[in-house]
Amino acid sequence: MGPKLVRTWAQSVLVLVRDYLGTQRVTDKEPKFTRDLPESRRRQLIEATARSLARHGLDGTTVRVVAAEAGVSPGLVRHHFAGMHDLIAETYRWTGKEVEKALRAALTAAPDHPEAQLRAFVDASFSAPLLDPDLLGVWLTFWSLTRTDPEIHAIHGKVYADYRKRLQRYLSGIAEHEKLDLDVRLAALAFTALLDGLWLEHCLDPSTFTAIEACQIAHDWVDTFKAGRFMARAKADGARADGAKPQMIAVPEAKAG
Amino acid sequence: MGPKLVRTWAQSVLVLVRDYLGTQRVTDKEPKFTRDLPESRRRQLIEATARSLARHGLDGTTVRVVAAEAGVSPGLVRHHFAGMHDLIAETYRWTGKEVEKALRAALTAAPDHPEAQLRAFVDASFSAPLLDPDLLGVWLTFWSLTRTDPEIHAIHGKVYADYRKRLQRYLSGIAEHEKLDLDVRLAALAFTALLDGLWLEHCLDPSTFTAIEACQIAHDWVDTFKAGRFMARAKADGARADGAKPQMIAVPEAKAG
DNA sequence: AGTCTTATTATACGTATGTATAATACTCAA
DNA sequence: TTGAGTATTATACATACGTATAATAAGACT
Repeated sequence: MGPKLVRTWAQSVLVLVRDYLGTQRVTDKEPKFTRDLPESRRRQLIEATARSLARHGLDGTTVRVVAAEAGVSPGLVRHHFAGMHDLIAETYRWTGKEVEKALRAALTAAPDHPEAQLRAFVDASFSAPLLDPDLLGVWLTFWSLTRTDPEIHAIHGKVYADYRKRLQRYLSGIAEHEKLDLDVRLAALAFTALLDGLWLEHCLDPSTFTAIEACQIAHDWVDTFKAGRFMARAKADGARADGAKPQMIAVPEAKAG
Repeated sequence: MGPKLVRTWAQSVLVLVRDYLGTQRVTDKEPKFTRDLPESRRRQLIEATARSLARHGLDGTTVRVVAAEAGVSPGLVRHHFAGMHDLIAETYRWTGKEVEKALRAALTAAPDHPEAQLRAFVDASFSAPLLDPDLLGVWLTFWSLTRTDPEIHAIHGKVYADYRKRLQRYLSGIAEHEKLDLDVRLAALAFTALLDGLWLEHCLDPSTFTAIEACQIAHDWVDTFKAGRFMARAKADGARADGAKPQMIAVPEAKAG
């Protein structure tokens, strides 16, 4: 009780000093902080979280780091979000929408034709702002969380379903125009994997190959698809009934080296 | 001083009790723990770390969790490794070697012929033990660390260089046999990306497509490569000098839908 | 059986985390 | 200008982390 009184007294002194300084500040018209609408502040915190995930990874992204990145006090995070986990999930949703937005911008600039749209999609995938190691950093943490967190897993499912659906729409448009008879779903899976793989590996280590080479490879795949060469052999084989084991080739000659 | 004496006395009692229980145990011939060679214990801890990374992610993988997973006390981790960071790095090296080992096993069973080896490589990539969501979980944490940790980045560079080099060897073997004149390096990049993308996306969400479909797609790519259709158009165009912008197609007709 | 080495455990310490609560002060409306 | 509402800060707290140190005991060798 004694110590508490002393502390209260000390606190009172501090309050007086602070009030004095505050008065000084008022004359300077310099508020200690500025208010903001919840919606705006939430977006700022989400963007700060994305930057932190890119730079410091998931375990380096703490309440205090995010708050510092956003230039606010740590307590504000809990005021606008249910918790750290909620913030991460919201950042996933936001990042997904940002990517979607960047793609839409690139696609509206291209002619409204399936192949042109697909080509524009490829070019956009391998240039800024999509070809960004920081974006990969954010995406990697989400992929990690997908494996354990049901909520993140659900978000992932939706984001990727939309992604593949769009590619499949373009591919079926091309297939229709070129009068191709092939499994468009399988083609979309293959092309998605190719794009993702190129994007992933370039962002992981940009010194391995250039963005232009990635574009060349992707466009070449589209060429092959247009030429009706995708899964041509599988079609020639007809409906193969063996679903258990993958095909094994007949060895033309033993010992090559 | 008083409290300390008391505590010392209490500790003495505990020691007596422990000794008594220990004596009891001795009669039962049941040691409190078993010793092990450092090399063996290190491997146990590394494997425990891999399991933890797969199940709980990087931030869920702590000294205490790993120790519990390995069935030892937390202190033992620091006795065998310089620290948590060291343990993670060693786990990366070990995992890389395990993958290498699994691939070698699959390849030695296949005929010693470039195409057969490549086909076996594909099949092995999309079946156990390589097609494992847990393995992806481990790999994702390493990819995340690659972006910030120089040591992990170096390990990554070596692992991936070996990986691509092996694929390129097979591809150039096939190219030589089929008398193809193409950019083998670019082909290896494309095929690596396709395999990685398929592997990544299947492990992230196995419900999207089956391992057999992944195999079909990959084998189809090899078919296309064998037929000399890889980058055929780029070759037909000759040496294109424009390196700045990716190619943009000529639109056959405006408005498709 | 006794002794030595060291693998292993036990315990403690400082720090950083997420969350909770109270105090503060900015902004708008009256 | 004053008052109310609440965005924002400040502070506190329990917990979990990585690491350091000392104590313990298992196993091998004489």
